[in-house]
Amino acid sequence: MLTRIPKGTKDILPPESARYQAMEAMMREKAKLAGYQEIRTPVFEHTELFLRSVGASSDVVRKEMYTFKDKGDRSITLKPETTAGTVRAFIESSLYAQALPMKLYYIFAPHFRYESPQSGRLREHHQFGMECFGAKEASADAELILIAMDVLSSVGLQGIALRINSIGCPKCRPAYQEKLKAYLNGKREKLCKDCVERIDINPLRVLDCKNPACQAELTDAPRMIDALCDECHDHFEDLQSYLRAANVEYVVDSGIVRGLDYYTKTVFELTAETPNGTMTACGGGRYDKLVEEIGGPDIPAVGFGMGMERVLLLLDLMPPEMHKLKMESNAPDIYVASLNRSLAANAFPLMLAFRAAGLKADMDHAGRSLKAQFKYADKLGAAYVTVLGEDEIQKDMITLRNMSTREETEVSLMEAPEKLAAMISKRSEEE
RNA sequence: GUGGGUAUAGUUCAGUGGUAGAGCGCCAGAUUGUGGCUCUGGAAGUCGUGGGUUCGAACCCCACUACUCACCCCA
Repeated sequence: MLTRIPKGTKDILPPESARYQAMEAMMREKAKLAGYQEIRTPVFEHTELFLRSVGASSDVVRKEMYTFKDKGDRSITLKPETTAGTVRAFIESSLYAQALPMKLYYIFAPHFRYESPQSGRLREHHQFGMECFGAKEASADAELILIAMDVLSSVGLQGIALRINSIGCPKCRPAYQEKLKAYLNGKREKLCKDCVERIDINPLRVLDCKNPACQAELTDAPRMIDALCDECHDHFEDLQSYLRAANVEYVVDSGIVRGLDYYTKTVFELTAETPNGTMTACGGGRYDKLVEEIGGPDIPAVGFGMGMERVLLLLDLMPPEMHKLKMESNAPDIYVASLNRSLAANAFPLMLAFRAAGLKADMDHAGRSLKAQFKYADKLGAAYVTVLGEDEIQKDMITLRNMSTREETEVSLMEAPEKLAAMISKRSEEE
């Protein structure tokens, strides 16, 4: 157990960590272009927050939360999603008193759900997400959808499908729910036992049951989009006209209802087909009543969450030439080898001088032979190697060996960092 | 919670009852001031755990555990 990672968690090791860095840099850039600013909220919140926002009837709250009592006897929960915490911060810090809409994003936010792990499903995963407060117009919904799609295509994913739906608002949904309940109760015998349970807890969830037998029974079920009030109907029409204006393909899927209870009006998912079936990379929607529900003013909002592990998992299913993430190289510009151990004392300040000139520099820390130092430098992908020996010290000159061309350039010890910096920058210009 | 699969070196895996193996990786040498290629050598394994069958078990049987995949749900 001592050296075993907890179930459903993952270490992000190099070079994988570099992929995250590249993806995060791209996400931040996309967010910035659209005027979103970063928010960072705690890893845990009061349990009550999730009960009120995510909803006591949701699967997430009912069976997946990491909840515990702290030493002060407070019920604490590791966040299973980040919208709730963002809304809490928005209210608590009175961000609504500032210019609205306020656009916020979070990145590499850890999320915890106690479920049995499998491909693309972890107990701790990380999300990139965006939330827009104080924008009631459907253009905000469309903006978020387009950013999410842009992010996915910018890592190199293709074949991402956008599915949208509207699940109405407190004005029109209750009547629809009753109608749906009545319809479902008529089919009680024919539905799976999970669905029968859902009829009373949350009848909407029956609609996205994956059981083919259930789906077959639901073909003529009443649809929310046919029961929307005027306001919700217009909003949904507006969303679609914005999407059309942006030339985005989408399908209206009345089966999308989302597992979190706070959604109103727009809900959407971005999915990809994989050998293991359809996988959701991103999901989101509008939550116009949540801010008020939690104790803030009546402010509409819309947002999405994107699973970062999932995005990379989907990317790995694409051929390597499709990948677009640009990863920074860790390879040293220069490796300072020394002929013997006593010269390490000279190699050390030389290495520091290279670093001071802004170059990635390294040296031997393992007391290895010169040959082994070269081997190691080669493995690291060092662009240049210099060997420090008695001769070099005496003459105050060192030789910079280009590891790919084997070309050697003699420079004075003093000028070496400056000269090498010039050679490296010339080289990167040529690329 | 339900059902499948897997478990042998750091890693990927071979090994169907008789001395625990290979590729890759790692370390060293061949070249006592020079890497990639090649060759040679080396380190590294309670064969997941416990029990059973057998003269003998990595291998057959049982149980357990872990991992993994799928269902459910989701990112």
